[in-house]
Amino acid sequence: MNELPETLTIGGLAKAAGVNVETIRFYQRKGLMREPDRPPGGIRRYGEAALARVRFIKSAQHLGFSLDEIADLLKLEDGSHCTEAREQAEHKLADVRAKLADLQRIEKVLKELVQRCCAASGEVRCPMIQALQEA
Amino acid sequence: MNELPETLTIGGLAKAAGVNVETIRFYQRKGLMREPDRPPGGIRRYGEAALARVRFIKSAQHLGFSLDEIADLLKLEDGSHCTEAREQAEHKLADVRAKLADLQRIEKVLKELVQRCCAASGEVRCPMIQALQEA
DNA sequence: CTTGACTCCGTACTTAAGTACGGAAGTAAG
DNA sequence: CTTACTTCCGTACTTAAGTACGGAGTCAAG
Repeated sequence: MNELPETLTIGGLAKAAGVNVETIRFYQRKGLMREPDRPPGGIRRYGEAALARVRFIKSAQHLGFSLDEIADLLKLEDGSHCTEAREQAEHKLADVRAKLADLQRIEKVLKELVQRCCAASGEVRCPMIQALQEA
Repeated sequence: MNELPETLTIGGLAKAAGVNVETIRFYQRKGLMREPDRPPGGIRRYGEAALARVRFIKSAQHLGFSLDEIADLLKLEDGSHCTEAREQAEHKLADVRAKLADLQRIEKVLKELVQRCCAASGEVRCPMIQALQEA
């Protein structure tokens, strides 16, 4: 089944994923990625799976998950305890919904501030700064 | 005009603002707040203005501004650079909207995963990671 | 007028998420 | 084979936003 080329060096992997080589090594140290075995006296090779993992880490991070949280997500990977996995996923879903609510509130405040700012040109004090002081 | 009691000690200010004393001192070192002159051989007193400033910093932080960005905002305090302040807010608003879109996407994915996980008990692999990688 | 809490001040430690450095060893091109 | 990259590995540095510590000085109560 697993038709894995394992063709990339760490540098190639880093370039493909758009990160620094040191970042890959950092993730390995953190346990977020395995280091493939190295052919004795040779250099490690990485395949699609490793690339997918870096990309996964980066996109989850972009969504505001910390590396520790991402490590939790990745622990679900084996699928051996589906109930546990589902519970973790539900927990993350709650996190995401809380973050969504926060962001929606922030969006509303910022939108109103920008509008008020636009309307108030000419006044002595910037309403944005004033509003933030009351917020 | 400025009827300022200047009654709080740094500890009182910190308590009123809900932050640590060290945080106030840290903001002072960062140039985000002035240190009031101290009556020779005495201790400093803080008034409403200082409290308002700490609150401003904290709420701007909650809106996703970094302390450096907040320092920039505070430089605009006189209101003569309202346009600049508005532009900063607009930029943040764009940031927030991008994050919102991302989070909505992942909320959908996670919700579906939880449902699928419920339905898939017995399967070897948890569909979680793979689906997130495609997200 | 002493005790305990608080202030002042500098320095140093913390966490997260990397980045940079330096030497040794592997590898690819000419 | 030599030269020029890379990899590998450990250690150390960086930034943001604080927190903690320790020794003075100060202030209010008993």
